[in-house]
Amino acid sequence: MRTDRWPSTEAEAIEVQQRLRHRVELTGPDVSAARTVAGLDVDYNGDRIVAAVVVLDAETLDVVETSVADGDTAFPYVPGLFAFREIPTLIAALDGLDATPEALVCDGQGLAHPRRFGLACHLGLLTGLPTIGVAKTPLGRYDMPAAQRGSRSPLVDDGDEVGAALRTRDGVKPVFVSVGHRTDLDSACALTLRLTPSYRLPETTRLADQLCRGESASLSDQWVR
DNA sequence: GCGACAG
DNA sequence: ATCTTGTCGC
Repeated sequence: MRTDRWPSTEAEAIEVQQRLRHRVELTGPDVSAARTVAGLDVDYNGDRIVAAVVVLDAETLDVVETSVADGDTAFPYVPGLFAFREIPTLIAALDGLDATPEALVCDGQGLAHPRRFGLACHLGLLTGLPTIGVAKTPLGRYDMPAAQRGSRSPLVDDGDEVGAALRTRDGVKPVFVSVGHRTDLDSACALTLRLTPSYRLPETTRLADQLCRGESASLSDQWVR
């Protein structure tokens, strides 16, 4: 998949978001019933990044396939334009898969974004796949949900409900779930709960994080000598 | 002017 | 994201 003609200025990047945001689809196949789900994450190494994709069997949570790719940091870090840093390398990692997963779980926001077009939305549009965003910190306001796993409360930004604060573990800080593309918030939360039998973050995200960290460390030679 | 700001 | 030890708890 091509990600050429990448924006080089903030103004261009914002234009891209404004142009694409209206193509996000808020309905689709029930993502919580997907048979295979992929998690994506990246590790930063100066001006280089390593991206990892881990595909799991959604029923057993066994690893089906993995892929890694490394590349340049494609854009400076600007809040709201975060996706432009990571997407080219994430796409390269996705291109390395043998089989296309039925849904993607992104490490960041989807609709919970100032222009309603976070990383998960962007990656959804570029791949055409159903995507959700599961972020560790919120973008928007929320009331703390009840302490029990499964409890949720609306994540609100500028008067819009853009996602949910969702407890994935009793008494542990919630995660922040939002729709990326071709799904709805209830399905996104249901999928997130399926992927969190043991930890706060989805297994997909945890395993992708481990994979790109390990790959990144071996590339930078830190453990030799 | 000051604080906030996904990763 | 990263700089950073030990400690408490399941």
